[in-house]
Amino acid sequence: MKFVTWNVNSLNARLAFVLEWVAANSPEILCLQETKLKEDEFPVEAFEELGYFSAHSGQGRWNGVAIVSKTQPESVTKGAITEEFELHKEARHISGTIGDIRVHSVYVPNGRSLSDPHYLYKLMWLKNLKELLALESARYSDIIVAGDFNIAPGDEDVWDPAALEGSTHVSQEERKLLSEIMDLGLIDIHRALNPHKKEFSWWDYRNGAFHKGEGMRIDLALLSPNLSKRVIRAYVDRNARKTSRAGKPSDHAPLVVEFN
DNA sequence: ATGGTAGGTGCCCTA
Repeated sequence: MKFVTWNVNSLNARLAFVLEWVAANSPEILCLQETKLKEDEFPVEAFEELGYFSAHSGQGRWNGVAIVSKTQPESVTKGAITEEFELHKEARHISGTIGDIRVHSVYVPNGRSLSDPHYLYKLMWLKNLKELLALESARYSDIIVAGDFNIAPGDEDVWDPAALEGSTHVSQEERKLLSEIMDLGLIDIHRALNPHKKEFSWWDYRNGAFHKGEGMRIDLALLSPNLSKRVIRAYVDRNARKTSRAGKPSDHAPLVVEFN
């Protein structure tokens, strides 16, 4: 089975592009981020025609996360278990159970810059995610937490660490919070299977970054140990970062995880 | 050279 996570940067603008990719690749589970659609605007029928169920948390304009799956996601929750969690305030988190797997689709705040209040919000959001996942880890044994983390876990996950010094996505605090989340027993499966590979998942639209190879690996799939043992391959489909006859690409490419 | 491009909203904000 194939699991995919993809920040599509507006599902409205990207629908034909995404549907073409899904029809060609036929993933069992697809986590989406940045749908930029209101809750009830998700194109349920378009995915139904390809044989998929959908669960969406959206607010319009910005954010918006979804789980698309060949079997119906059960026990869907959006944002938070209790109101103490900040995750409910924006449409950046959705979870659902598919078969025996608890799936979380997350869109971590960007942070903008280290001096921006949005960076503190990012750190707080990650702490809340950690608390939520600690509870989830006690309830479920097979867990996937996937999405746009807006964090490059290590220096090998960016094209030029020197150029990014002092900016968001690579700061010590956010990397520490990510590693604390992984300490709950979640494995960065792409890195685990490809220990020395420079394979990015995002390239800025500007300045020809994609063609110059100036990207980052910020889209991650974190898997619980038993699940990760079943994975045979994890890779980024960088072809999906190129313009196709179905339209223009997102600035992110899909991360694919293949199970036996 | 603190730029550039893309998307949504509506004449700027976010990434």
